[in-house]
Amino acid sequence: MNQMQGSGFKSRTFFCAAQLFFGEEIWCKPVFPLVRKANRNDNRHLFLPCILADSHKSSKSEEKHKHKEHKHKEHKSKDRDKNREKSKHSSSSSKNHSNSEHKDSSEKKHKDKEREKDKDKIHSSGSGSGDRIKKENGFTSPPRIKQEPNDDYTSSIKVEKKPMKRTREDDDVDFKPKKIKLEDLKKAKKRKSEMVTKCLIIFKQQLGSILKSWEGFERKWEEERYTDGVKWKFLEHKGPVFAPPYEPLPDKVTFYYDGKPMKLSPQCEEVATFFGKMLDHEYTTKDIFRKNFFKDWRKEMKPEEKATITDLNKCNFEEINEYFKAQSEARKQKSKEEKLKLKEDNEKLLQEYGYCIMDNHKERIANFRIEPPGLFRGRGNHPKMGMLKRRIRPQDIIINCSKGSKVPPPPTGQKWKEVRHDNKVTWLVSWTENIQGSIKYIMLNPSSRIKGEKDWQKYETARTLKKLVDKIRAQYREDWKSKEMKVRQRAVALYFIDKLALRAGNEKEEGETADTVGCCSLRVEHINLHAELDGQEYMVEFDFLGKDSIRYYNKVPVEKRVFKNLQLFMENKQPEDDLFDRLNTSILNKHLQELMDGLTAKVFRTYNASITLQQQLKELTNPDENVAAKILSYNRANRAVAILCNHQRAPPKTFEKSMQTLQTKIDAKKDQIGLARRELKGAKVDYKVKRDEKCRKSVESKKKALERLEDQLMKLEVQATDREENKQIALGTSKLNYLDPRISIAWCKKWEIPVEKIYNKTQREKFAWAIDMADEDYEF
DNA sequence: GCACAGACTTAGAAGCTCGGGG
DNA sequence: CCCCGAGCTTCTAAGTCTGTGC
Repeated sequence: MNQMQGSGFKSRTFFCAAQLFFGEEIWCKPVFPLVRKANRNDNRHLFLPCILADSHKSSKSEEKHKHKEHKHKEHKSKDRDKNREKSKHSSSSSKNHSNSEHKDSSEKKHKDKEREKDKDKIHSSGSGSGDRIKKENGFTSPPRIKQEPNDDYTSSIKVEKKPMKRTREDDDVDFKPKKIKLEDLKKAKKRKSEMVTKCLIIFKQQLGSILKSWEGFERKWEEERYTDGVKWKFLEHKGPVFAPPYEPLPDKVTFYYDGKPMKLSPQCEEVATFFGKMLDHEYTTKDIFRKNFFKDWRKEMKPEEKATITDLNKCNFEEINEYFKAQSEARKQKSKEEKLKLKEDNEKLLQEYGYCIMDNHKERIANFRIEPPGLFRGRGNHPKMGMLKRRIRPQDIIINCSKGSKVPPPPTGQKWKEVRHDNKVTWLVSWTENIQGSIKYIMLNPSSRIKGEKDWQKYETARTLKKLVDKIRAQYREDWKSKEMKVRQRAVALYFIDKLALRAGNEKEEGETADTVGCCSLRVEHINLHAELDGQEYMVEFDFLGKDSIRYYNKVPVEKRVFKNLQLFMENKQPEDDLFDRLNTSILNKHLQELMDGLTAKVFRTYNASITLQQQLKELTNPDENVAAKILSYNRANRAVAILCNHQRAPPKTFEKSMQTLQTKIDAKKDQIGLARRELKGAKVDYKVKRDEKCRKSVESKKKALERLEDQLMKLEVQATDREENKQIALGTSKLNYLDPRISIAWCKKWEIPVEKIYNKTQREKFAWAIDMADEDYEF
């Protein structure tokens, strides 16, 4: 029944439950209450963008449309003209729609004034677009029934009790068949009492597990959720781990300027090493990178250095590069003992700084190390690549912890920038980074209660969307006909977000980041309309750079109305103009918020990813196949989602090589098969001639050998296809962020696949909540 | 209603580890 | 035993979205 054996999870939950019951400290993962099941049936079909061989890099960094305002007016009047003819149709159908909406929505009073204002010039029945849908999932925090037993948690945290273990010697003594002396008797007695204690513990654990299944018991966890944005009541930690100080280069490593050796000041040298280390990277050949680096490097130079070093092209970092390569090689070559020592030191650091106490739980911290200084590596065509990321010092750091806790001491002789006690946020440490001026945080690991709960909540919102999605789709289809440009644009954008799982697309500050877009920020140049393409009507060809400058390329057939709308949106616009000039993410999300509590653009991505996985699993899993084949099906379902979400990766550097090795293996196998065939033929001839038992057996065995070889070949070929299909597709992101883990857990339980085959240790920790609550017939 | 700060999630790459095959 | 590569872990950039103040 339990699929989690070997994962260590089972015992952990038991431990947890027992402790809870017996009022001891809780130092383990949270247990979440069970949730009710969602209804079935979703008829959304798959839409898979085709992934191109290379991601391109946009070279454009032109100035954006300054005359938006002017254009708005132009478009508005045109829009009105165009719509005049359609108005009859539109108003009648929107009335229908309004009726149907009315039935379902229970709160009509929350009408938005703005919306009314927007629509003043038009139709009678505003189509009920903004009707608030009653909240259904109910995961706002319930009122706290019970007071936290110990709100002002003192820092006298009990460490896990030493296990009642004895040393090996004791045991050895006990097992010697000696005469029973008084001492032995004492020992035996002691052992007996320890056995009793052990039994008691086991009993406690089992009792805990029984209690765990009692729903009311589990609800205790819910009580821990706070209201009013409070995230915790107690928080104590050891502060961050700073990057190690700079170690100057040994004298034998020389930097050359214009062919002449030059000794650099430590400050200047450190920055030089950042560049030297990266010499093998493509970055260092890029003009922007070099320019930015050189500018920032010069700021770190002493006046004499600044006077001498005026041209980066005359700098020779070769020896620095060699030095670091040798260092990394030496690290690899270290002896077992040295490596073990290093590992232990690391572990010690982790034990000391890698955990914190948050509300009775010892929680793992995600990133307790401060980012070391270095050169900024933006993604894609980033205007700031190569800039110096400066070293973070204690006086840059803000510490967040609870009032009654032990504040982590800053390094001797130094001070924190600030110590605050803000329990409405989840971070422990923050600082401001110097490249974009944004704030960086130290937060908890995904396995923590605070992250797990949020994650669960995310999927619950997506499930709520599932219940309403038909209605929302009907609504945006209706809005394609709206007389208002704003509404039409919103409806078409939402259609793309829903159908193609595009991101919302916030506006970005120009020149600060790479030129990438999402749905709302698409520009005319990013789409191409084809009345007919590849034998299909009304095709839209997307080609743009999305998050992380990953190229999105897709040819999609759309409905005629969408097509016509796009033509309208593009009229009289320059390629660099916004496609949806009357829309931004704020407008869109405000609208979505009115349709469903908690609904934002990204919920569609979560919903569509999860529902796709569920459908694909149903479709692809063959009950008769073995575990390996089923896992292949799972991976295929996962891949379908990754394709939908456009999760790409650079083909692994070793890809070609490893493919080649595999191909060699395949070829060798084919040769073997050819040989085996010939041998079989020969044996058959022999048998025909001689007709004896020996020959018959020989034929049999040769036949078997051939079959085995053919089987092996097939497996290799499947492996090759699988690898080829995965060449540019990253499965991890969707697995970690978009797929409701309960779907996978349920699938595992249903087909008796060990969860470990689907989720590794870290993933199981992150999804502990789901492993705990999903049964085999869970429906997203 | 807009800009901006802040908080938090999502993302791919780089670095590291460990197990299987030669 | 060693080497290689897949898979795991770590790192931090780049998004989304909310709240606030003008």
